[in-house]
Amino acid sequence: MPSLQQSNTGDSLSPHSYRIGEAAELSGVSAKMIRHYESLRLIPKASRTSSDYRVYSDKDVHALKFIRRARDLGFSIKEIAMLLGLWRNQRRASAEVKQMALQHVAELDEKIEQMKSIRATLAELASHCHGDHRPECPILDDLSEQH
Amino acid sequence: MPSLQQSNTGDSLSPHSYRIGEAAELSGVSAKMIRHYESLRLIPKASRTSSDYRVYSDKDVHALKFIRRARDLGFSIKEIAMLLGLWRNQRRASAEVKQMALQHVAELDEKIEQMKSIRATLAELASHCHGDHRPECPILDDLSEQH
DNA sequence: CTTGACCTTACCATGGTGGTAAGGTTCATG
DNA sequence: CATGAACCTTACCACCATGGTAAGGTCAAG
Repeated sequence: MPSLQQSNTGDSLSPHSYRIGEAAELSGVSAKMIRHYESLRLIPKASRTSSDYRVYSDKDVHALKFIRRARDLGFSIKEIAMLLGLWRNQRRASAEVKQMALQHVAELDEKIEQMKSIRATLAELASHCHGDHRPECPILDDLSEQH
Repeated sequence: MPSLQQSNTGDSLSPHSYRIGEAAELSGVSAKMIRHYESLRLIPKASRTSSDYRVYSDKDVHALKFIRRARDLGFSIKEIAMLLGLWRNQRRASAEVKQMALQHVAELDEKIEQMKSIRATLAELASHCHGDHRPECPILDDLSEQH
C-alpha cells in the first residue's frame, strides 16, 4: 500500500514512479544491471518504499536509457560515468565530449583493423585447407609452426 | 641441483628441459598463463623436479607456441582445446578444422560489421559537435534521446 | 652465509553480465 | 481472509583471460 501506485488512471502526466522491473523494461537495462550500476555509483541510490523496494522516476528511467545507449555505442562504464557527469552538468563543455567520442572512434578503428587482419589470416589458411577427410591441414600446420 | 640443467654446451641437440620462466619466454605465454592452462587441462600436467619445479620439453614449448598463435588468432580456450585435440590426433580430419576456422571467420565478420556501425554513428555524432566551450553537444543530445 | 633470481601455491581484481538461493511484499482470485 | 503468483530484496557464484600480490621454498654465485 505505500505510495507506489499512482493510480493507473490512464493519464501519463509526468513523473510516474516505477519499480525496478518496470524501470528495467522501459529502459532496456536489466534489473540486475540497474542494481549493479547503483553499486558502482553510476546512478544515485534509488529511493525506497517502506518495504525497501527501489523506486524510479521518469528522469531516472531517462538516465538509464542514456546509459543503455552509451553501452550500445561501446563506451565503458568509466567513460559513461564521465559522459553522465558532463550530461548532468549545466556548463558542460562539448569539447570534452567530442574528444572522448573521437578517441573512442580511434580505438574502434584500431580494433577493427586488428580483427580484419586476423580474419584475413584465418580465411587464407582455410582456403588452403581441403576440408575433407584427409589429415593434411594447413591451418594446424600454421598453428604448429614457429612464428 | 637435480637433473634440470642439461649442460649449456652450446649444442641444441633436441629435447632440452626448461623451467616455467624459460618456457614462458620461449613460447610467448606468461608463466602465469602456463599454470592456468595446466589447471584447465589444456596442456598435460608438467613433470616436476624433486623441488617441485615444473619442467618443460621442446615439445611442450612447441604446444605452448601453438596455443599462443591460436589465441592471437582469436580462438577461445574451448576452441583451442579442440584444435589441440585435432592436432595431436593422428587421424585428424581437416574438415573439422576448416569448419572451425570458417565459423570463426564468420563470427569475426559479424563483430567487425557491428563495430563499423558503431564507429560510423559515433563519428557522425562527433562531426556535428563544435568541440569548443559551448554547451551544445549533439553527442550528449543523442545519448539522452529516446531510442 | 647471504643475496637475488627464480620457483611454488593461494588468493584477489578486472568488466559486464548472467544465474541461483533464500527470503519478504503485494495483489488478485477463490 | 487465505493462498499463490509475480514481484522485490540481498548475497553469493559463474564466465573468460589475464594480471597482481603475498608468503614461502630453492638454487647458484659471490
